[in-house]
Amino acid sequence: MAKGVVPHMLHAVSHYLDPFLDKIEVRDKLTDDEKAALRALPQKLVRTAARSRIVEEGERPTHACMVLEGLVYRSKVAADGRRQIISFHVPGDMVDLHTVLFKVADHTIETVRNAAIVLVPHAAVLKTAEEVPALARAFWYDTLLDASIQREALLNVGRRDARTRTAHLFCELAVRLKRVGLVNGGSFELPLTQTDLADALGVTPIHTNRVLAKFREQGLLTFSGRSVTIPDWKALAALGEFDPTYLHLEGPSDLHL
Amino acid sequence: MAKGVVPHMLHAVSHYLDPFLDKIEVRDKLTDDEKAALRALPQKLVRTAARSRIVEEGERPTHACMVLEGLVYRSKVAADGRRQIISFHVPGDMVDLHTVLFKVADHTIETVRNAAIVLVPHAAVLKTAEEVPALARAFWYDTLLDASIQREALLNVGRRDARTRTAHLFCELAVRLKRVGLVNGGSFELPLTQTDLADALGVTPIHTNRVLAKFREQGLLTFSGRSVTIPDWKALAALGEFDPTYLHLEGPSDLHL
DNA sequence: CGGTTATTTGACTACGATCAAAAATAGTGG
DNA sequence: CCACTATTTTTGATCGTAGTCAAATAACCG
Repeated sequence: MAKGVVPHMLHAVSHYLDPFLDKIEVRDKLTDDEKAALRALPQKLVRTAARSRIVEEGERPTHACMVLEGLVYRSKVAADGRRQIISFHVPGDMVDLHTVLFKVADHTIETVRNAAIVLVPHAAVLKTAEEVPALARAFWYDTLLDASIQREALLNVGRRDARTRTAHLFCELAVRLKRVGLVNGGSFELPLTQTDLADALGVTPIHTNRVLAKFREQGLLTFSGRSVTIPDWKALAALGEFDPTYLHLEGPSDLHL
Repeated sequence: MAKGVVPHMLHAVSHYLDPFLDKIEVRDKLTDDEKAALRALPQKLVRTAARSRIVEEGERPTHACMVLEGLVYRSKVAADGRRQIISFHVPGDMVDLHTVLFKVADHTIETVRNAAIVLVPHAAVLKTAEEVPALARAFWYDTLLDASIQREALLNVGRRDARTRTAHLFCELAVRLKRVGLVNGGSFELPLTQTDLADALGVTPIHTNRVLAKFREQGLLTFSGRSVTIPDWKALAALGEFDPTYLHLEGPSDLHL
């Protein structure tokens, strides 16, 4: 550490994992020792360009990672090259905790645009999980939540029509972004292309375009640049059959943005 | 325990969780103490009728559970009543470890026909996870594997056509059933209706029927009663784009049944 | 400003859905 | 064990959501 760095700064840079901590503490208060153990994890901040591959299917990663800034998604690819986006990840999400226990990554993780990712060595995660049960539980919880979100996505793609699916996805993203303070009065930045959305929804980009055009026409969504606005939350949530139970939000969850 | 029960019998009935233990030990050897801790969990065996609901969406279960015998599935239901089966579970699977950390169940768990389910109180699972890190890791691993299987299901439903999806599902079930000794020379019992399959595949039962009829005609699958045979594993796996990486099998995995 | 990427529109196609009903199978009770 | 009932499977005909192919327009970026 360079001489002359003030304690305040030092404090700030060594707590990259605080967004994850905040997420934990919504449901489970941690003791000071437990918090200290999380913060003591060796961690490395990586700033990425847009469309950077953090983890690639088939790889054997050595680090777990958290999203600090930006939007990230997991995806898998079918034999003919068609991509399915499994889930999106917002700041505070431990986007790769899976490879801590799996030797080989079963999916790819990429950033949508430039992002900040915190890397923690697998060995350190495992050691801390062994030594601090509350953190083991926190890691476990985060991956269970991922699984729940994936189940809802499967219901969405398997059993809802394109309009409903699309509305549902926007509702989910809005709620999750709001939780981390990235929604202002019903608006949020969403740097996804229509092809990204299509790949998450299991439809073609052409069809996605038509669905979105209709939404705009009907005042269900408004776009300007990379920013999306939901003018009428209740209408969109109703159309998307959006029930946030699967997000296992605890504490006061004011849904209407 | 009734007087006169011989030690051998006593031994047998108190180890309902051994199928889970076997699953763990394929990848992670446990010490005798760790095994003892798992076996020491308070456990209750429940025998169910066909189509019994073990956990219902919205409920607050008090016990975790493992499949000991039979076939079990998770499902969610869309607003119009259409059901999506998320995943199937075979003996040795900890089918409900989710509600240990989630207060409210986000999906329903049902048996296909009569089954044997082992129940373990949430509190005991949590306590053991805290005290025995190797078991915490084993529980975590099992839910991570669930998540991986769900990701593949999402790719399947979102990005593969009905024939490919169907072939893939049969391949997965064959591999998972084989792991627990329920496949004999390419044949296994599969008491699912075509409606069940359709709900897992995100298609209608009518279409499932047509796909299966074609498979039979082409010699890709053979049915007799509730038993299915895969006469040509390589052909079915190729059609289903089946790559078992996502099952994170370790040790010798002889795929061709 | 020029090249690339993303969005939009149009025409046509097809996979799988829907509606309807018959045939087969499995369960159930007498 | 057989008749009766319910469920499941099968078949046929028609429909529609979303896919495909193609190309123009618009937005973005260096």
